[in-house]
This record gives sequence, structure tokens and C-alpha cells, in this order.
Amino acid sequence: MDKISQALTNRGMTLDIINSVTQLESKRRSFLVTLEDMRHQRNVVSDEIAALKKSGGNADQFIQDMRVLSKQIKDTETELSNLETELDAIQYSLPNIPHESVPIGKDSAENPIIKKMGTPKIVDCEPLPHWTLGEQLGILDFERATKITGARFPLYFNAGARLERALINFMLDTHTQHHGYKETLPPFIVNRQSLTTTGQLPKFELDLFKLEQWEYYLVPTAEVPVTNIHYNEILDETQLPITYVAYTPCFRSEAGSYGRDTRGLIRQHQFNKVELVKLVAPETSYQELETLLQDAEKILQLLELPYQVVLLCTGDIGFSSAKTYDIEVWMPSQGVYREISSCSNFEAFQARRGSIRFRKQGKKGTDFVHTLNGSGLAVGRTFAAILENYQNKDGSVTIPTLLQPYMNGLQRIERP
RNA sequence: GGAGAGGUGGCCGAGCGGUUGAAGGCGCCGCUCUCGAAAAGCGGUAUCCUUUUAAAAAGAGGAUCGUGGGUUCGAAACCCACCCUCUCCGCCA
Repeated sequence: MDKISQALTNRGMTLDIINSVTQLESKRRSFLVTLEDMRHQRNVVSDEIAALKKSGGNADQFIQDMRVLSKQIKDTETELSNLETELDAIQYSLPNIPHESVPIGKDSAENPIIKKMGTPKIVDCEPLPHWTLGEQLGILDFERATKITGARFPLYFNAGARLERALINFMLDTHTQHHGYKETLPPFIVNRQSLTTTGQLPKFELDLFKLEQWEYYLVPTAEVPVTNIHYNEILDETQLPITYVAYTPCFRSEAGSYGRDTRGLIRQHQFNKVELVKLVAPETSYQELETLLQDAEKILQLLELPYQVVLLCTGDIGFSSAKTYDIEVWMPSQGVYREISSCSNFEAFQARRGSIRFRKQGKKGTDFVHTLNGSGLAVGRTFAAILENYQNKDGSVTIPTLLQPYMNGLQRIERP
């Protein structure tokens, strides 16, 4: 409990929440005990009544008494379930506890840089932002997209549409053929439970697009449908680790970020992403996080894009995560590294909420699996990074070598 | 959208409202038999929670037969709503 308190304080939370949880919990337990006693009593007497009736005796007195007891049971059940609702509400709003290797800090400024890979190409001209390049090349059209929907939706044409599709295929192929992930194509609309499992609900409802007539939401990331593939299952130890790669579009309301990244592909309401998801045995999860990170990094290496890896500190780490690495790609026009992947170990946080367990060989009972996921990669941002890092003086963009086969051999996107 | 059928343990499949957590079968595990295997026989084979314990094991208790409510002293069984599956008709990519 002390560890939890400390951890929550590091996340900038107060302690009274913890106190109220402990209080409610002990109250719940005492209700449960009396309730179970009463139910036991009911079961015993019910059997007696049955026996009496069978032997032709009179059970009227028992039935009278039971009527009263039954009423009490019902009342206690109601109180208990109210209590549990209250407890759940608090518990579902508590964030995960950061792993001990996560540095303490208050915001992203305190995230240590773990490594830097690749050197930004010196472009002998002022690098153009990708939205300018995209519009000049006739492959991106943000203005027309607003007519179709509104702000922050992408519209691709020609080699741009092709490049986006090429990236998706390239990433899926790399992860399935070289990293051993199983490809899956899940639903793009999910229910409340799935979002509760992964931690988006109940706390971050405002970040989601919700369907009007249904208790359904557009996926904010493939993490949600894919992690829930094994919702409420008991797996066998021999099945682990389970690793999935999935392409989905992602839909985010981006509430509260209205002034930021208003131009370009960086912050859109809809974007494509290839996601890696793992379900693993607890004792392996931190090794698995490292290989997950490597698998995501590999894409950037193959595309020869400069990037760095940062470790998120306690003040910046996501709600559900115990440890998160961000991969940031070099964006020449802004002269900064921008997040392109986020790789996290959730330990048992999501597994507990989604009741995803496994059975150990020769051992009684079950354990929660550990879940992990990471972008491999955010496709829209990769697209932007390629445009900016591969731009030429004449405004054309070279296609990275490994992508050319996916572009029908195209080596360069030229101005029309 | 219209008409019907159904959802029971790892699987198949019984189940007049009262020792049915659930028959029977299959599968799986253990044992017996065998030089070994098969066959046969015997035994076992869900999950969660509470309580007792320093803890574990074990014990005791509660819950779970799609989900949630209701009727009843008592529900897998009766009633209602919802979800899901299947069949037929219509419509549709």
C-alpha cells in the first residue's frame, strides 16, 4: 500500500483517494460476510423445506421465516452492489503504478533520451514543411478535406495515397515476416467494455468519437480491439507469448489541443497506424518491452529516418502504462524530434480490467498476463517524416529504397 | 426488416421448480493390468470470491447453466427485457 501511495504521489495524485478505497473496501467485506451468512442460512432451510415436503410434513413456519430472510438478503444485496459500483468507479479511475526503472519527473521536459540513431541529412536548402511539399506535389489536400468533413482530416491523392498504402503494407510485412507477429484486422468500432479494459474509459471519454445511437466508439488505436481479442479468457501458458500486428485507422477527438499542430499530418482526427500488441507471461514482460521497442525502431532504420528514443518519466507516462518508451522521428522543417511510436508495458493493469488470464503448467489457479503494445508505426507521421527528410532542392521527394517495390518501382515523387 | 429455432462444464449432450456444480458420452490427467502399447477397469478433471492461517496446503461457506431484472421459502428450469447464434423470406456491398 505504501508503494502504491508513493507511486501515485509521483504521478501527482493525492492520498485521500487511497484512504477512501481502503475504507470502502473493508465496508464491502463486512457486508459480504453478513450476506453470505444469510444466503447460507437460506440454502440450509430451503433444503429442510424440501425434505419436509417430500415426507409430507408441514413447512409453513419455515416458509414464513424465510420470507423475512429473503427480503433481508435482497436489501443487503442492493446495498452491496451500490457499494461495489462506488468502489469500481474509483478503482477504474486510478492509474497504473510506474515500474521502478521509470524516472521521477513532472513533465516531458524530464524524459531522459535513451539513444539517438541516424544523423539528420544536411539539406542544402531551407527544408519545407511536409504540408507545403504535399500540396505542391499534389498528393495532399487539406483544404478540400474540410469540405468533406471538417478540420483535421487527411485527403491523399496519387502517389500520396499510394505511399500511405505502401507504408502500411511495408510495416505489416516486416512485422509478420521478420518479427513473427500474427496479422489481424479487427473491428474499427468497439464497445464500452473494450475501452474500459485498455483504460481509455471511464476517464478519457472526451478523447473519443462516440456513435450517436449506440454505446459504440470509433477505435482511437488498434490496441483497443486487439488487446480485447482475449477478453475474459484463460489462456494456456504454452500459448504465450501471443503477438499481434494490426493495421487500423485511428479516430481521436483531440479535445483540448485546438491550437497545436494545426497544419499538416501530425495531429489529425483520423490517421492510420500499424500497431503491435503482446500478451506475455509476467516474468518476461520487460524483456518483451525491449524487443517490442526494437521491432518498432526497425521500421525507422529500414526507412533510414533519424530518430531518438526517450523514456517517459512519471509525470508524462500514460494512465494505463507502467513503463513507456517513445520513439521520436526527426522533422527537419521544425528542427525537432516528434513522437512516432509509443511502446508500453501495462503489466497486469489491462489484463485485470479485461480478465485476461493464463494457467501455468502443473500449477493450480490462474495468473493475469501482462499486456504490451507499441506503434509500429504511426503511418501518417511516417509519411510526413519521409516527405521532409527525403525532400530535394527542386521540391521533389525521393522514395526510400525499400519502399520502392511497394510503389511499383517509383523512385521519386515529382511536381506535376 | 418479417417468420421461426436455440444459447448448459474443454467439447457433445440430458435436465417434472427442491442434495443437479449439474446425468451420460467424448477429450484430458493419474493409477491398475502389460515387456511395452492398445483395450479394459478404477479415480480425478471449471472459475471467482469470503472466511480460518504468519503464509501456503487443506477445511468451511458464497457465487456462476448468454446478460440483467422479476416471480418463489427455493430457479439452469417459470415470466420480462437485452445480447448472441442458427434457419427461411425480403433487402443490400
